[in-house]
Amino acid sequence: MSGMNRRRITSKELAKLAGVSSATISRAFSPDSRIGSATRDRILAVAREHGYQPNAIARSLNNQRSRLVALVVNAIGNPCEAEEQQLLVHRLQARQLLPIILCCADHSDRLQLMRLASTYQVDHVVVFSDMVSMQDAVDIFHTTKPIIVSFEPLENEDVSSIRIDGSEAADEIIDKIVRDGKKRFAYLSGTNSSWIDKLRRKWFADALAKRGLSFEAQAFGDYSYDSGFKEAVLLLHRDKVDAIICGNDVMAIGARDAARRVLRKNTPDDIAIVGQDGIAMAAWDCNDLTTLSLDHVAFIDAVVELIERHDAEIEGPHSITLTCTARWGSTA
Amino acid sequence: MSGMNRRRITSKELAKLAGVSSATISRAFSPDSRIGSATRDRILAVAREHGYQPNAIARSLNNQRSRLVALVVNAIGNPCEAEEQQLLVHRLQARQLLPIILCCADHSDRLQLMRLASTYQVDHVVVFSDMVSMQDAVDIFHTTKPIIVSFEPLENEDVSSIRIDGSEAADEIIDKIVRDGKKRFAYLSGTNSSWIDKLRRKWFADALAKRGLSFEAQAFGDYSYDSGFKEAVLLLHRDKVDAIICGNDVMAIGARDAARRVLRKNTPDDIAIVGQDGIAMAAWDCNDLTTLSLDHVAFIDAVVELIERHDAEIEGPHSITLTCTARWGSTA
DNA sequence: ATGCATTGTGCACACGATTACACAAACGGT
DNA sequence: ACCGTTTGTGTAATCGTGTGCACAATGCAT
Repeated sequence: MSGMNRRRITSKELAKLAGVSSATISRAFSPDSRIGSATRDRILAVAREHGYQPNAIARSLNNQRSRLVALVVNAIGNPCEAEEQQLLVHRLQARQLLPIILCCADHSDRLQLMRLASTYQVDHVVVFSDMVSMQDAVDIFHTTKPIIVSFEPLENEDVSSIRIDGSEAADEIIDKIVRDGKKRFAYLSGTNSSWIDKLRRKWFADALAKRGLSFEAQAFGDYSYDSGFKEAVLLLHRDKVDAIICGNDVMAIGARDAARRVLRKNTPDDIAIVGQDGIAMAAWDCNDLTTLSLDHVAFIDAVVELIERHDAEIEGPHSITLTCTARWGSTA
Repeated sequence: MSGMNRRRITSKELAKLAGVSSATISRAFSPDSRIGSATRDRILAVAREHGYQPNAIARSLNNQRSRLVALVVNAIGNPCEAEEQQLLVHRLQARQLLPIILCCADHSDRLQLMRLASTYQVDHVVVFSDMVSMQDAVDIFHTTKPIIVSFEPLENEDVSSIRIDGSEAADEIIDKIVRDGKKRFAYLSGTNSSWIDKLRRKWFADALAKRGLSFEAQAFGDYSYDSGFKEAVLLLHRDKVDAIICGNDVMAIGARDAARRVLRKNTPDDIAIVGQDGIAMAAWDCNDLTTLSLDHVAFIDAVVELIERHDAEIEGPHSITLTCTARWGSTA
């Protein structure tokens, strides 16, 4: 009870204390097993008294079920993923699943990191990061079937995925900006060339093409405020663009600050700036960003749905498609 | 090799394939064990060919060492903790330790959550959250000697802790604001009453007291932008304060927006606003916040230092104290 | 050639739980 | 009173590794 005892008590020891066998201890902690209710109550009482809890590691070894979930993410701090991570972690915890975070940004060997996690026999893997190739994830977690969350078209693979479609919303946004008289568009990528970045850019490029336009310039940042600021200065000054589509909201805020501070230009009159993700911060009064937004709750609902299907051992790779919406602010 | 095989191969099976005993397989994967280098090379080759990796769950059971670390946090998305979480996760991964995240905000039963994690025999526990009582953490992880990140004085307990002292920096900041002529101070708390909030408030209250002043008003938010915005409107309008010390940076940004938008008052001339944490966002051009800042790198260095001492089984509870610094922006 | 230290490998048990099987006791229906 | 079913518990095997011990083989010094 008190914090005295260092060592954790085992089921066999508790068995001796309660005058039963260790099998009965185990049964006392398994909801639907044949055990007398009097015995169970007594065991639970003794267990509480001695601070006994079944060892999840040993249980996992026997069960072949660890109740661990690997979340492969770029970073924790970055708001664009953070809201989804937060939601998912809550949903997992409610199901008694524990998340193991794998941070891929700045990590020299992402593959080794994933291999390490895979040795822990995780039950599920959710890939948010665009810094790992899906094929690598599938190979490394090949025993874990359920792999997840992709923006890229994962053909013939035995993995479940969530596809995201923002083409319609991108079209709406481009429509508005073009009607406002903007003519020279730039795309500010989040990474040099990840599948998710390519896809997002394509949504807007298609919308432009439909109107006989295309991107006049393209820059590459790293999803950070600073890179948004720096690249926007170049785009505005050197390339004279009057509309910047950014790979995420944080860079868009940086770009807006650059326009305002360095070039003395204001949105949406002088230039248009568009973000992506629809993070909460984008709606703050000081930002008020126009952004291509994804419904985070629906997104995480989909992830949990896939996890549950997998748990229920419903066969075959599943796929869910979500569409983005335009969220209007004062920047475009 | 290819993604075909569903089941993971075991050491005994690999042993048969390599014509050795399973003990030798184990030794091939343990760096300093007596094994012929030829045998080891052959085994590693066969292992690679069949995609074998030792099962970390089984190893943990045998070793009494899981290489898992529980991180008890309020939330993932909130920037105030996120930067530290990010840093720590990287440092852990570099040591081949895997972090399990426990999100306490909005979770009905934090104790049960911690108990769940404790059954996984985590090697270390780091408590960032101020929503759990230290005593609870110590009790639940009594076998683990948690590394506590504590602002509160944890006396006589057998846990390592990191104390944070911001009194000096708070004094500097109050000094500047008072010299600027501000007279009516308010404190905007992050939570109703957590130990961390109490301590932070005390730093500023002491600085005020030293000058014969005290807080004219106090409000309670929830560390979010919206709560900062909403409470600031009340403080400025109802209580006519001209300086607001906020429990974190995000609320400070909300308060600044409220002052500017609703009350048409500007910082630092009309009112002074101070944040706490020193997150990156506070330095963005659009925010430029004056804030009581903690060196995140030094902070995480301290956490890792404690973890290492704990790993090296250096006895006794350790304690490290860090001091905050004032980071000046245009809001105070 | 003998004795001793070193190296490499296998056997068998431990880690802490779950669970199929066996079996005794209790129960209910005729 | 008898038999079949249900209920509760113990025994022992299992999950996949790590490791102490035993033992054979090799190397080295005398």
